[in-house]
Amino acid sequence: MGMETAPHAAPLPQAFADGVFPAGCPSRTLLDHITSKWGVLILIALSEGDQRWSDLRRRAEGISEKMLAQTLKTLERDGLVSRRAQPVIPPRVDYSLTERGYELSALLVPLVAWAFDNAEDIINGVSQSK
Amino acid sequence: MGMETAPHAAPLPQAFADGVFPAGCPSRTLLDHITSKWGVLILIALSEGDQRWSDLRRRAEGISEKMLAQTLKTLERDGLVSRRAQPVIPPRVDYSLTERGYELSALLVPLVAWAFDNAEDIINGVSQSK
DNA sequence: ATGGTTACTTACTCTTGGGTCAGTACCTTA
DNA sequence: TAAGGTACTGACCCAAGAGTAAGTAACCAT
Repeated sequence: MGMETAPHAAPLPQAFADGVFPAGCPSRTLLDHITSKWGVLILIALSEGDQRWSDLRRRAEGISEKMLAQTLKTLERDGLVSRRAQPVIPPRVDYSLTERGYELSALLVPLVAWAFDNAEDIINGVSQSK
Repeated sequence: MGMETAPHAAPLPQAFADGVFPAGCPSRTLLDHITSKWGVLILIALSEGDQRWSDLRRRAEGISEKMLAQTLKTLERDGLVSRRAQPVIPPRVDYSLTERGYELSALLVPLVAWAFDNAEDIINGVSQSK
């Protein structure tokens, strides 16, 4: 079955029309942030609305406090997540997605959904479609 | 501006309707594979059609032979990439996406495109939307 | 005074992703 | 006969991501 060219050709940015992903490209860095082990989960969790620190810990099951702090800082620096601290005791901090963060999460959610739907089959090798 | 609930609510799988991403879940593993540093680039490259080993090396600029081999093996085991070796000298091996691989790449391409479009602004901190 | 709550930070360790480089197989061409 | 081309594998090592655990701040309730 001839598959020399892509059957459902997807619209890649013109920038790498030559098909090469340059090594120094800033998109590499950004991609590393948003596809990081915990970054994905945090972004997905926040796509459902504002969350407190403790909420995020619970949702991204297994994350350590160190990694949560580190991941949130990176995403905040990237302008994808915003932090609102309330001056109360005990402390209360709410995290949410920025406009840009929502834009991104709209693309991330279907990916995670797909992974969830296909994971069992794939990882436990149920069926390999030709 | 009330943002207590998600403004553009996205359709997350029912499975984690409680908003918790379980630690042992196989989707975590699959997600790690497809969002790995080199995994993304290989899948994107293959979304443009069949590629030889040497093509992939060129496209995923900076990848080492070791990592290319390792990444391809993982993706092949996951049933996302298929390998066709031709018994010629010098050797010729063609890699392509499986049905499932194409399904995935259709979700991955917009993500990478978005990263590409926003990387400069974000990484070099041009403008932080509110 | 003591313990509890929440959101962190810091120090230490360890696992693993990843780089480098040399080597292999096999035939062709100069 | 030596060099070249292609697709690898394997050994060795390093750095960065990630886990563990303890500590901090600040106030309130007991």
